[in-house]
Amino acid sequence: MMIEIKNSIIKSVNDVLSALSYPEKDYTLTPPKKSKFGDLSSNIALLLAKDLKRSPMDIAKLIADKLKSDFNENISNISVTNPGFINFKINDDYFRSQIKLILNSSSQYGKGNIGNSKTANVEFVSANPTGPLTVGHGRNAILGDTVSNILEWQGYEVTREYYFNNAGRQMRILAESVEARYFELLGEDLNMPQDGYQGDYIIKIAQNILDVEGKELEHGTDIFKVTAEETMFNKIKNSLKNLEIYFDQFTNEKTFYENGDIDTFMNELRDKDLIYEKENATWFKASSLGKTQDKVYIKSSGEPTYRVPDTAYHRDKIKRDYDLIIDVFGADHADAYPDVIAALEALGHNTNHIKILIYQFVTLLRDGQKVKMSTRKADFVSLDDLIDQVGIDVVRYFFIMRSMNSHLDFDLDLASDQSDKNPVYYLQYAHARICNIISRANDLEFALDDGFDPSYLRHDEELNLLKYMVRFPEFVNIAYENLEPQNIANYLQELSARFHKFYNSCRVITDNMELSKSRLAIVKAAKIILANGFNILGISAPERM
RNA sequence: GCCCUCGUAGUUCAAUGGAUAGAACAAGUGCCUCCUAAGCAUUAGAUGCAGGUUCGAUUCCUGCCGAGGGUACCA
Repeated sequence: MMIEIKNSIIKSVNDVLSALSYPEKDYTLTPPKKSKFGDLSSNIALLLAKDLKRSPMDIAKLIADKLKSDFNENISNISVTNPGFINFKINDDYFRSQIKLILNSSSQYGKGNIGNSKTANVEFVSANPTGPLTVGHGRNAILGDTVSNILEWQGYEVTREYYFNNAGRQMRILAESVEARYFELLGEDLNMPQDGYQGDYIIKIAQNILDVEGKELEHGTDIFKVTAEETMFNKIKNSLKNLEIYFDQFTNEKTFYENGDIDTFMNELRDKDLIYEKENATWFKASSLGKTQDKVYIKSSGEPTYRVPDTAYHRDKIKRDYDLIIDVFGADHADAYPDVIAALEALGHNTNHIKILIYQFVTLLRDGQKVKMSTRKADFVSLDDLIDQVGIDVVRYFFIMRSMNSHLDFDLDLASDQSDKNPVYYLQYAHARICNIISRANDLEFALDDGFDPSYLRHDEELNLLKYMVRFPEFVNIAYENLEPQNIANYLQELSARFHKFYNSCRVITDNMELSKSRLAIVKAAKIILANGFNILGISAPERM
């Protein structure tokens, strides 16, 4: 692995530094952007220049000379370039030797072991079942699922969890909206609650209740709420299924009222003098924990705010003893979680293993105008419609190729137009091309079984492809450390570009049997990496397009 | 007002504090007797403004301008 060479160079550099009595620095050793600077490059001399009061170039040359006297067998050249970088060129044979490793590791290539025998909980989507999932929820769903995949690639056992509020105001209004439609269907005047849900799907639920239960239902019966929740949840689960997202656990806030966790939690905060009454409401004294303002915990209406069950829920997750707890929230929740964390810490819980991922909103454009999405006003674009229009791979890739921090624009009018040009096809096409080559080779009875000689791979484009292939584990790890899926999307984009270039200048199936076998090996290895990357991103690896 | 995120090419987005800021779409020009042209090659085009830290800033800090989100009883 690349990491071994890196470590051996770092050790050599450190030996030289101590031999010269140079101070320790937190220097880098990374692949430079331009291949002419070699395969690994260090800034150590630049960092030492000030302390040593010498020019970085002089220092770099001195260190490079010392390093050359103790040559690592995998290093073919060490050079110094302005303004003072030390560049290492790795033997091509080293890269060539990696093909066999990739072929042998196959679907395991790129996996890490950081999460071995560890557990993680990823909470995402968590939309209340008051309406269909929207395009906005799509970003959350795909981000959460992909982050889960990334953790699984590091060995974590991941629980994908969906948390929803079914005891609060929103669900009450949903039930009232359905009830209003039910009695409207029976000929009464429409009596929508204030802030009622306007969507047509409410009427369908009411009609369904009418068909099943008849017209004798009384005002205020539970059936409206129960049926509405169940209907919406089935719809949501179906939308998620369309994206191939499956949850291990659904948790609702009612649980924590019923099992007494919320009472316990409130009492403990009260004991710590963090709860007080004011203006008919019950307050959490967040200000005494360093927050800017206190928060309402129980409204004057008697209903708790979402913070209360949310905090009890997070406490429950902590008690379930995960090594890592991740929440995926939209930017509108950015202000809420610090209070939850503060309350948990006040109760003596360690929260260092809780990571909150905040993603920015998707701005939808229709006819060049921004569309303000509102489930309540039924002004939204459903995730299902989008998937129908462009397909799962395009939707997943679209949301993953951008950083969660970017406020991205999504032009609905261009969505299907752009779907033909979506970059995901560029990646998948590389995979399909390889599959085609392999099937051609099989027809011609090329066999890899009797081995191949990697030294035939001498073309610039072969090495260019190969050198990037071996960096796959590195990028999988970067994506894990940042919890940023787009690192992998970017990698696959560049890998595909290098493959397509290779494809254009190197024929795999030729008259030269030995060369062909070697090239067949490298494209099979490339196919493995593409497929593994697609696997993490949750997109398909088509054999033909 | 205050807090969070963002501002990069005509457009949508990339870029662990590094070397000549990358793609895609849109625009221009080439390449299919040859494993799929959903491709390759090639031209043009960008870091909001003003300071600061640093050998080096798209990246870190301050101010301003602009966008999105939040802001004590929606979640």
